[in-house]
Amino acid sequence: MKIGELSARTGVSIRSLRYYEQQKLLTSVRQENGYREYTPLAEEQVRTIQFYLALGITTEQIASFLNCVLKNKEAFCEEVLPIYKQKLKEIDDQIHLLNNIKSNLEDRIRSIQEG
Amino acid sequence: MKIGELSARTGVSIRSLRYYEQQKLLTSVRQENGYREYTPLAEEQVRTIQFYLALGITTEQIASFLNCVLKNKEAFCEEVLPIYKQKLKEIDDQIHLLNNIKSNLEDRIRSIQEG
DNA sequence: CTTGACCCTGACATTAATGTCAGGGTTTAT
DNA sequence: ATAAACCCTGACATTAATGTCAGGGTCAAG
Repeated sequence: MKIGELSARTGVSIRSLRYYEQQKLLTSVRQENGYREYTPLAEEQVRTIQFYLALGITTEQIASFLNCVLKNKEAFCEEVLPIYKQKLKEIDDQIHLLNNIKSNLEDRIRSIQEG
Repeated sequence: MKIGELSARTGVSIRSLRYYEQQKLLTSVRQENGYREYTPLAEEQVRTIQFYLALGITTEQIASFLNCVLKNKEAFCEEVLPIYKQKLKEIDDQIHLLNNIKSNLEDRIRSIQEG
């Protein structure tokens, strides 16, 4: 299929599909006219990429394990676990930071409304 | 005092102090040689700016109420409360989003470690 | 009078994925 | 054969505060 169809099937913009290819997350073969041609498997692959992006995993990290998880179950890809754990730590840190700010804001709102 | 001293006293970089001035958070008078001259009050003012920035308030929002809070108590500045509440909502949303991602990551880590 | 420590402005870089535009080919249907 | 709907590459923009550099004045101490 061509890029427009892949975009329509996945809901991912053409711009992003080209970007994923540049980041080596997605491959295509070129037709004689230069158009990208995708296999039907590309659709599932794009959904997988979107799934990891939604977890906050960067394209660079995804590239490091995508080939493996597309062939095996996630659990067989040793690259995945450390990345998940690192991401989890980043998110935990971020949540703590936001909770601190939240408490601070709530205090100030309360003190304004009382004063 | 000159900008280097204000920077040393507050721990805020010279670059940032100039930026605050450009964003109309901070004022200075120019000496004949073009150097910025700050009053002693600037030190407290810079600390106040840093405090709001640490709450995630943007310079543009700070500019909208800084003059008021420097003269009055925060509670007298009606501009402050809606900004606090808006920021609180943004932070709440962000925390929820991060908690969702966190649960998702934890699930996947667990399933890898079990599998 | 020279050196080092200040100060100035203006500009570019930073992050990461995506939007958007320009300029230009290709295909398909009429 | 022409118009509409595709496709291509390359480039700039987006956010917000800060870092950093270039090129150039100013001041103070020796």
